[in-house]
Amino acid sequence: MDFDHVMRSQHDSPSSVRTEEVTSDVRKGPWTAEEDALLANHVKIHGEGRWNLVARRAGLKRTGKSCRLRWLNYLRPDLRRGNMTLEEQLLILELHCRWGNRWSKIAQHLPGRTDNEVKNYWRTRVQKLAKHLKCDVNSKQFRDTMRCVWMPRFMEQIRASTGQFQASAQGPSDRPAEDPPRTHGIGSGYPVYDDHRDSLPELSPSVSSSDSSDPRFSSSPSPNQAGGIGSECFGLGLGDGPNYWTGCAQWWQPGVDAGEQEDSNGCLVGEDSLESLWNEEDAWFLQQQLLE
DNA sequence: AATTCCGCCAACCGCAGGTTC
DNA sequence: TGAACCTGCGGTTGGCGGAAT
Repeated sequence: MDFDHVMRSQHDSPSSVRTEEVTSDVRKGPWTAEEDALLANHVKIHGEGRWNLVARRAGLKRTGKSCRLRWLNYLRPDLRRGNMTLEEQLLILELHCRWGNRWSKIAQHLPGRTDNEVKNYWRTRVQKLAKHLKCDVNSKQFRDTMRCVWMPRFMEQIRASTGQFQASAQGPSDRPAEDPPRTHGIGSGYPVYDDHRDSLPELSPSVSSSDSSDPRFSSSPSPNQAGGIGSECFGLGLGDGPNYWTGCAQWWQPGVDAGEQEDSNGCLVGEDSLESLWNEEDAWFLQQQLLE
């Protein structure tokens, strides 16, 4: 029997339900350590969901909404902390190209990251760069610059840092039989998408992992290459759903500092960032785009 | 040393869609 | 069937800390 059902059958009644925000002394603002402990303890025992009930039963003078947000964005044990890794930044760029401001959907592909984090990253980093380049973050020019300039640079840096891209590009037959499906990684244990395609529209016409010349690993595409600027230069072959991230269960261990974690596992720390990839070439690229 | 500016991020708000009664 | 309520999402804001002046 699930928590929802238990809570409903045991505690709900027409008079006890629907009392959200009836109490006038609803607390707002930063959470205290005591509140965190109350919420975490309650969720640990009873599970997630029914947040209004959680708020009341845990003795919190918070709205259910507030409790849910605090849990999802801060207290969840599987949350990651620290800077975005190169892989994560690359993934955000790619997924945003595909889905736009669907933060929660994008966050689903970044284990341990929240939609709030992804959204904040986008607003503080990516939009800042768009401002630098004096163009709209949603403009075609900016998106093309992301796809055709920054993303190849990210890939190049990832490749340079790990030297494992080639291994990742190997066909399925090169994978050990016990490999979790669809999760061969850029860095050790970090998943990369392959041919298990979802029902989403593709960025590129066809990308198959069995293709040893997988275009997703090609870097620095020239404006004249097939597809060209303005077309979908990159198809990472993104999948949909948690299956793609099973490698991360091994890669990420809760309770360990993110930086240490990544270092010890050979994964990239977030020292390299979008900002570090920006240079005057991008302004030139944009200018060329506008001239076309 | 004091003040101002700016970036980051936690938290709130409003809305939409789903669920319950 | 419709009102009340719940949940989740995306946009926005306010506070804090560090950098710049």
